[in-house]
Amino acid sequence: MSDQDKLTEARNSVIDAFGRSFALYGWPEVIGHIYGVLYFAEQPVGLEEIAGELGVSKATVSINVRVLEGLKCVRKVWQKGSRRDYYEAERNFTKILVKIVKNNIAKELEITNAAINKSKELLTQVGNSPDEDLRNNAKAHNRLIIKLEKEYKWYGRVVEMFGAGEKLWNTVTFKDKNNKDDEQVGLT
Amino acid sequence: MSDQDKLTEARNSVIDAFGRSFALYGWPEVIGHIYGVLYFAEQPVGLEEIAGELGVSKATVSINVRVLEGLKCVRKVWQKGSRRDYYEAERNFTKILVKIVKNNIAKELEITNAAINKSKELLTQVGNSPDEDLRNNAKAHNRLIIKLEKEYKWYGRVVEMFGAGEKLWNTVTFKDKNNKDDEQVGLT
DNA sequence: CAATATATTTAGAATAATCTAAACGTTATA
DNA sequence: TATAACGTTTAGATTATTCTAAATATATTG
Repeated sequence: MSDQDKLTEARNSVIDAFGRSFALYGWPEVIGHIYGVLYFAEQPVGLEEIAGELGVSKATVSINVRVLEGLKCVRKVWQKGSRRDYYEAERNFTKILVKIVKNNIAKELEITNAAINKSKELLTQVGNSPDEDLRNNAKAHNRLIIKLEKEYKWYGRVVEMFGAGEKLWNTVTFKDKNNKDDEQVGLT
Repeated sequence: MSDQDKLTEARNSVIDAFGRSFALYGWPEVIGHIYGVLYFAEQPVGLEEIAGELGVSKATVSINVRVLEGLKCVRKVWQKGSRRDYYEAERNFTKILVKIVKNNIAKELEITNAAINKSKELLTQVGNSPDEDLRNNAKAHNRLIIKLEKEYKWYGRVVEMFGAGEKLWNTVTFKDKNNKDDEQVGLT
């Protein structure tokens, strides 16, 4: 293997790792690959160039880079004198994680609260049923729904705290006697 | 719509919501549906019964209930006098979230650290190249890899802290003046 | 040991996601 | 206003995932 190939391989192995990391969260690997190209770029990169580096179509990059933008993993940056869209990576993983967790849980709460409200409405109606068994079933089910609602309320708050912690973490330095390289890298 | 249908609908709308919530994280909806059946069950439920309730094959339940077990969303419980496998839901979402985040990040670290180590090894080799440009490229890339390594170290620790927070959260009660239903539901 | 009751694996069909190439729309500039 | 340089959308091919039904494996009971 030539030295040039080794350099390429060093780069690609990490880009590949990003791909598999994103896949852990249900995203297509190419999203991680795009993020990888941007992670290693010293300057903001255009769509065409990303596509070229990865050997995928511009359409794929166009679509997926917007997903990355939505996840706050990359930012679009404007460059004077060019009409291209350029992108750069957000390299603070903690920031990304917090945003994604908060975002997902917000969606989760939205989905579930809608279902909970619908359920409560329906169960209230069944509460007036002439059939006693149905009324009792509705009552039992309603208890579970109320419990679920409370659980989600709690859950939402834990996530809020997780998000609030972000600010705290950016003031912290971890001490590790085994590693003198230790330092604060999470600062934005 | 009959009262019986309303009851069924109340139940199914939440089961459906669980399906869509799991889909947010890249899982098939049926996983959320299975979780939903177990969430609403007063007693542990067997595979056959879950399959029947949802109208899916037993194979699907068998495979996906093990995924849920891996995610610590459900537990297998033994029932005296039966040879069936019974399952019950973990209903503490915070617990589930912390486990999943920690688990995913552990995998992520494993994937990325392997790639980082491989890269460092390769770049060290390129560091001895007779070609000066290649040596310089390797050096520049190595700096980025070192930075990445530090970022992941930090990231891993933030997640550790998130996990440690679980214990703390179980001692907390949130105050909310707008809601007198408020109480500690996160306790296990 | 045979019969039964179970869970799991497998092969293949159905479905859904992803990618590409080409068409399209938009904006800037000559 | 025409052209060029983009990004985006669309239609369809490809690929991967998910599901089912049947076969298989495993353990339990009589």
